[in-house]
Amino acid sequence: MSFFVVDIALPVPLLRTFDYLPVEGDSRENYQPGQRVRADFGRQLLTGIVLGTREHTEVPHNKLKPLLARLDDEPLLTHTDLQLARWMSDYYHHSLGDVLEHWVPTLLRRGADLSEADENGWLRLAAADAEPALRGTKQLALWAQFQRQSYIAHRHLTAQGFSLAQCRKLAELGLIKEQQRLPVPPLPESVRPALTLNDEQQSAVTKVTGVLGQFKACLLEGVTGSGKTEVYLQLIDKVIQQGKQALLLVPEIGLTPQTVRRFQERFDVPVALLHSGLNDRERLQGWRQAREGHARILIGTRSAVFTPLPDLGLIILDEEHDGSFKQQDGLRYSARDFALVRAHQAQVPVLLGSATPSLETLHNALTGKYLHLKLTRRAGNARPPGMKLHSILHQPLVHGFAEPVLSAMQQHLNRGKQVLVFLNRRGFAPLLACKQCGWNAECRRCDARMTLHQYPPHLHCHHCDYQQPIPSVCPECHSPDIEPIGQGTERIEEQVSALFPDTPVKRVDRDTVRTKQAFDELFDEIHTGKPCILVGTQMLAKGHHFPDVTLVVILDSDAGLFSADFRGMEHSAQLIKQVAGRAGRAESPGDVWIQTLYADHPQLNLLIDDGYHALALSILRERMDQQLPPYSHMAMLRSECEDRATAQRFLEQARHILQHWLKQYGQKDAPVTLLGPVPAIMERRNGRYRFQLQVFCSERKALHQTLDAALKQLQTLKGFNKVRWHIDVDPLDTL
DNA sequence: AGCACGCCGACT
DNA sequence: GTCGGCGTGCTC
Repeated sequence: MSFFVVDIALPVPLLRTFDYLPVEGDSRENYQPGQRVRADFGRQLLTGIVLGTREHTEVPHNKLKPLLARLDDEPLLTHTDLQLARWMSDYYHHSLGDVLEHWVPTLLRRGADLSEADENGWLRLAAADAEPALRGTKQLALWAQFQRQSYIAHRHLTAQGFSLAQCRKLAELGLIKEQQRLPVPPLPESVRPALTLNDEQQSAVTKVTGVLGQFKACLLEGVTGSGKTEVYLQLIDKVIQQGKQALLLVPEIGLTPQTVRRFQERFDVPVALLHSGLNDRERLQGWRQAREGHARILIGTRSAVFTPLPDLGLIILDEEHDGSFKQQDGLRYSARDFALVRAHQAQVPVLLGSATPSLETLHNALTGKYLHLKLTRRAGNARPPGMKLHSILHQPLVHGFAEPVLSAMQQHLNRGKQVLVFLNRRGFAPLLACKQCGWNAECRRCDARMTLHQYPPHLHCHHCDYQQPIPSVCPECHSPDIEPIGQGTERIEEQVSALFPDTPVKRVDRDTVRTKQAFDELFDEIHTGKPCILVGTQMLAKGHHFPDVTLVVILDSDAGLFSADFRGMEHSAQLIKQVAGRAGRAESPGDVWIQTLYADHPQLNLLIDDGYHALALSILRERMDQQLPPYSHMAMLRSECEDRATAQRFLEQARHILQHWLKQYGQKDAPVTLLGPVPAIMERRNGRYRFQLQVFCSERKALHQTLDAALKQLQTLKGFNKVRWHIDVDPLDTL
């Protein structure tokens, strides 16, 4: 037998792969790229993915170990999966083995068999119209179930009160037999008809339909309420009719039961879901349903973008501007950007939808790189909500509200409507301060103030989760004169309750709706339409519509106007638009009042008067002047360490390495510029000092070459074992 | 990332 | 004399 080694990727943060000898007795034909193998690695046992076999290896033969086992006969991952994983590994400068972890559900990573997604059930053997001589009424009822369905999962039967004994009885008579099978999502009882499209929607559907079967990126820029979802539904319908699968990616909190129901009730095909609420087994089931083609539609959050789909025909990414599409730790990938790569690979269109597209996407649409589809009208030709800025400069405030705002709230309540108060700050007050000496409660681990919470009473740092009791006197000067400054949702809830004693007030933030159930119950209550005041954080801003809300009050939009982050204004505008879009229904659009100290702020006025698109163009001009993304590409090196000097020194070394490399190999036509190292805006967090070094370049290729070279050297640096660091390609925030 | 090896300080 | 601190190096 001829000598060969198996090249495998292992889930370790090393930027290389490893050669192993085959399992004893295996021939070269036994190994195919994409199989899982068990490997003895150092002193640990790991599951790796086969990349290929070779006759030669650089590794000294005495170092080679044999693989312990092959876990798959047939490859788990396709050539395409491996290609895409390679792209991701290169692009994000992350180990291929770690990247591949994202392709394989947890259970399979631990070496489980695909069949662990199967569930016990019963398969009908006799003809559906057979009339067996059954005595028990229960047995007859059970048979009636099988007359309607040829396969039923055992847990469905027990849920309906049938027993194992009854099933066995039918099996004895040869009517059914026990069978394990991958559960397939149930079909709807009836299918809802499509809605009639207006000309803009129709044009969007027609244009995307026209590019099915080829790669094309499309931006669907549609104002809130313009019917983006109906466009998605009709496109998915076309894709299904062509025998293809559709992938719908939604933000983390966008996967509401209402959304899912809307998709499930529309199609006569199985729909699979993949989101964070599932356990490992359910994830494996969804993954297999998609991979084996049983599910024709897959709806999921960020990580669903990796799911193998053999008949992929279209990718839709809803709310494409949403930050939750970017992973913020480990492999810092963007599901949106990867969706484009995937669509290109599969030669299918990708549709990015948003009322407030990110400037990167908008730029691509404006330059003609993406197909730009617009929905400018709300359904039923309803007017958009009327937005107005209300200056609170030198104005008396009642519990944080301007008088005219309060009377507007009263008017809407009098009309039997609901009011939404938006404040992106949890807790009772963002600050607890001493009136005598000026002390205020700071987190001992972060450069941040502790937020005062009253329910239950404690001080809480939102950056590191540190909690402590509320002092009764000032720890500095022992004065009892300490008081909360500013307002959070808890306090607003309390004050609004006092101002409107006859109206129920509901607070919606992470502290009140901890579970999904609590969330659903609250929303059911709100949807009864009874007058009430909703006080909430951005949890209120996403996904849900509140048809009976006719007034939205935005209390603290100012925070985002002067952010240190270059995307601060963009994100602020997106949030304001999202919150505003919650209000009203077609026939009765809402009012949106924005309280601000900066009623003259030019960009805020641009947003209010001319809309998001106009503001976006203005911000894009600034970005061009400053050569910021999307006019340049960016990567960020971050370091953190308990010792401030060490964290800083690490990035200074990194800068030296980069500069040295650039001097030697840098290209004049694609200059790479470095900014930093500088301390992060919140310099100390969770007890660690944080620094960052930004790397810019107009050419993606040059940027990646530079990072690659630097990374290799950075890994060999000594004396930084306590420093945690990473590279973030296309970082979302620079704070 | 793990995990072990190895070389210096405070204990029975 | 050893237990254990964590800095360094290696993993096919």
